Amino acid sequence: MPNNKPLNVLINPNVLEAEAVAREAIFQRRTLLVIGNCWVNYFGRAKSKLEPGERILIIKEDGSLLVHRSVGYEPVNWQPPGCIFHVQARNNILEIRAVRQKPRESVNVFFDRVNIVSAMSLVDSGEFSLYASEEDMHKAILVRPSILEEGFKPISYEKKVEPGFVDVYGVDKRGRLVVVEVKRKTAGKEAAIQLAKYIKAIREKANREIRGILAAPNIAKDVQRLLETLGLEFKPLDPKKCAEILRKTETRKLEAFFTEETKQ
Amino acid sequence: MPNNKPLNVLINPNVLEAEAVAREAIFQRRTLLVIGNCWVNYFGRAKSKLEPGERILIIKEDGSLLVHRSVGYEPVNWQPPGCIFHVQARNNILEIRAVRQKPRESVNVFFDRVNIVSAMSLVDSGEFSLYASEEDMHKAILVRPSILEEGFKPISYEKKVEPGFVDVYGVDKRGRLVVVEVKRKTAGKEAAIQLAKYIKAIREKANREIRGILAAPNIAKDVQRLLETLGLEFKPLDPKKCAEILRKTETRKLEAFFTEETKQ
DNA sequence: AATTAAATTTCGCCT
DNA sequence: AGGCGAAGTTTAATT
Repeated sequence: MPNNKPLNVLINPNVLEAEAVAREAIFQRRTLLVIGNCWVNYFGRAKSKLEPGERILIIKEDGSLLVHRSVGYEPVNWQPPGCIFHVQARNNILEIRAVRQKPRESVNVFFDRVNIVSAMSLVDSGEFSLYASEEDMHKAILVRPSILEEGFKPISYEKKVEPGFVDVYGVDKRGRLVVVEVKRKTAGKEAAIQLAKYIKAIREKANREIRGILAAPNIAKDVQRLLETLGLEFKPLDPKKCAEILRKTETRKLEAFFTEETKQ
Repeated sequence: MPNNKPLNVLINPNVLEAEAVAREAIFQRRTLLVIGNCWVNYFGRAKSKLEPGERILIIKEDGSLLVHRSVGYEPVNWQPPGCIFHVQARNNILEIRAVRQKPRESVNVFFDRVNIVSAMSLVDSGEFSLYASEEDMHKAILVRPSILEEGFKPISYEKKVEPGFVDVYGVDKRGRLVVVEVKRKTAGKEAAIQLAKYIKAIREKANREIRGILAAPNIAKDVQRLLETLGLEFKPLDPKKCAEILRKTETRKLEAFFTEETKQ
């Protein structure tokens, strides 16, 4: 790896050799991978016992632990981030103990044979974005405006308005301007405040009646009152339903909405 | 691994070498491990994008896929069991695509550098038991008989009775013999039939009233009727509660139950 | 097959 | 730090 610390891998090491690599990984807060024959005990919120078999053990830099079998999405045993580890080779068995406080619990893994052991420094600054969902919600409103409100007609989306971009912008059945702020998750007070800013900015330019609608799956406690104070409205909008609408919409129809006329 | 198929591991392979191992693993339904620099796209119920970084990819024998970063309990991207995979090396990039139907979704992983690739056959038949083993449930009944029934007094456990061993054996508050069959999971008809056999065997020797109780977290459908037909009873017994009881019981008290007098 | 409920849920956000 | 709610939740059990 492009890193000052080299990738350390041993194939079919003996228990003492594996112990050395495991200690190194944990002490230097690197990622540890162990594949071999093991059994596992867990005590804590619950209690479990896993009889011997070949599995994959991963201990991450943040002190989380995973034991994966050859099938299943979920780990058979695990420990959330923040554990303290103890590594020891005794009687030709490699013991790895992960202890967590609050709640007090521990996972103990015992290897009697190791096929692969590796200590590595994973360099990973890549951003993860679950981006499409909120965008899908915008699109869904454009494709079927009635999910926002009967008689709503979208004019543009992601319209530049001084503080930033308005999610969706249109007119209601009585001809009033409507500014829509969309949130993929529970809308907090920031969402309400941001919407208020847009409304304020637009009011200063166009001197006509403007409604502000916060569309989100739901709103945080007390935000309903804040919305009323700011003269804004809340519309429940389910991201799943939006995705459903998009799935049923042909690509052609979608593209029609995203021409220069609409997007500006 | 103690297996006809050898463990195949390559360290710092080029993309074509890695592709060969990946193909082999997936085609032979073995477990695939790839560690290297990659980026990931997901389309389906939602959409996501993961920018380049070093991660651990695991594809299991059941067609599940995991992409793990250096931190966090949860995989950053994944696919549940039952996927169809496509492996391809193009432009010096290793592409691994996992497609699932119902819901239609896909995860695409692209490696431009591979540090470790391995195809392996994890031999794992070890049983996993959560909360309490069946033996723990026996013990819990001995330690606190009231969880079975008020006034129950255990006499012995794992008593030899001709067809095999009775789990727990005692008398109820009215002095009747009680035979208890314990199951850790949902009790099927076999459990009821086995209990009936013990009862029958004991009735032939001791000519007194005998009750048979099937203790399990729950019973399979239609087994309730079978129990009534056989003149047996069902007692819901939660393994979690049993584990709780044992946790609160000091070892000394437990040992008192497991002397020669009790066990025979 | 669709629905419901639990999970050693984990994770993030708000109080 | 504690509590509440969401998740590409998954998984098991039930209708």
